[in-house]
Amino acid sequence: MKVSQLFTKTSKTAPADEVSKNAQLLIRAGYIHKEMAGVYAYLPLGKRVLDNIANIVREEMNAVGGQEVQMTVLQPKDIWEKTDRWDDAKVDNWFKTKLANGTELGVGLTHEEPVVDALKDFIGSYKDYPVLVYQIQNKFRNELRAKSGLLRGREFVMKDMYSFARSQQEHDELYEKIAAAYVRVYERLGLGDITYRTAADGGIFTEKFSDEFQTLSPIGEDTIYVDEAKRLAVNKEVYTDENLAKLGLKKEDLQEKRGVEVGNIFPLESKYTDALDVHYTDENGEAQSIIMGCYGIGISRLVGLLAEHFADDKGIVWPDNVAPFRVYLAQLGTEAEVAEAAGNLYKLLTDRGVAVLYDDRDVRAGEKFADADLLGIPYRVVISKKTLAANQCEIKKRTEEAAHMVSMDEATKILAA
RNA sequence: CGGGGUGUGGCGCAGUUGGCUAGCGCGCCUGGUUUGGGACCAGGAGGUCGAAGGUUCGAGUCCUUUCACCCCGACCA
Repeated sequence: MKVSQLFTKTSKTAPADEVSKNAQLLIRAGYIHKEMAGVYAYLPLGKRVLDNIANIVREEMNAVGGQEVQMTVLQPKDIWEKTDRWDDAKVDNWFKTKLANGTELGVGLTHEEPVVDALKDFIGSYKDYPVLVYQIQNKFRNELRAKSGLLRGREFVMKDMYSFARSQQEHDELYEKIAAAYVRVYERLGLGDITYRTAADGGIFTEKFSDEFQTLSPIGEDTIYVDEAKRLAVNKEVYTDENLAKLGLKKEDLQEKRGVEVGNIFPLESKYTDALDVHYTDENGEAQSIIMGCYGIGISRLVGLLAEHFADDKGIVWPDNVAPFRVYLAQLGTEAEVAEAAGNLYKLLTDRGVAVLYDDRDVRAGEKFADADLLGIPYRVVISKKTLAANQCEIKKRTEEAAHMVSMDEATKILAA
């Protein structure tokens, strides 16, 4: 991609109506556009980051046997009435709408009911189990107050997975397998060290805990108590002596921290499947309850968290595997030889599958460097008269101060690695 | 939903106790000089002041209503 063709531009100033650092950085750099409170559009660069994160999640969900589907945003009222979740008194952040004939519809905020409805024809036999399906889709929640940029929106991108098991034991095994996949996701995103599996309220439908994945951050909305040695934490909402005993945690080992909920997994038991009257038939021909679990990861929330967490005074510092481009190739000067050398390296790297953002604009060096920094591209490569005099180019990592002069071959080797 | 705050060209802001054709910086367009950390000079386009109503000879400035946005809190399957 050439910068001259990228329709977004960077800005020196952040809009006054955004206070949160993640939104300020992402808007200044042209990754996102705020449409209204809690609702953001993803522009080309932002879309690439969103997709990169989604793909990491997708790979890990596939690796544990998840099958990707795409369910509907529009929801019929009746299935939600069966589980007693249609009533605004029960779930108050529904967006609802109507068909022309007056029929009420819900706008998807989660998909337990629809996924059971969609799968019920296929999971009637014990031979069909276990089943793991997931989707990556926009969710809509009528939050009373959207805030913190991408961290709490009314429309957001979420990966939600649902598991179906024949027994509690089968469910528990799946649940732990998926929890391990979550750990891998956060490790791959560079958040492994500061993300803790956290016991939290299981919801009104179960005695059990749910497990949140909380990333330590001063911008976190949740208060959690962390046992660093065990790499476990407990959410303040369930922080009682009785619960600590259940969890095998000791008060003196816990430290109070702020966390951003980057994932949440719930044991649902047979609450939804029973309510929707969906069962499986066992070896003896008898109907049995289906044990369900659900597993969420806020993809767009991660975009915001990563942008805010990996940043310095110059801008964003994306981890390599989520950055929209791997290389920011800055051509300094418009001389034919410089343009040709830069163009050649751009083509060479692009042909090798390296994502390069080629700054071919006729603007000053400082502006290109500032943009490279603000955008947070992992590698910056400079080609100018100066570097060409030595038949070289300059390469610098976003995370480092110093640049190095290397041959074109050497640069290609590093960047295509 | 309770409390607090803010709406003036694309963005950031200034507009005295109401008073002349509503300013400044950035960005944008044209020309020129520049060219390794967001250059400089000259010229130019662009706003009816969130919206509606009212008071007044006169409203960006005052009043009423309303919408939107931000922050704190509550809420968050």
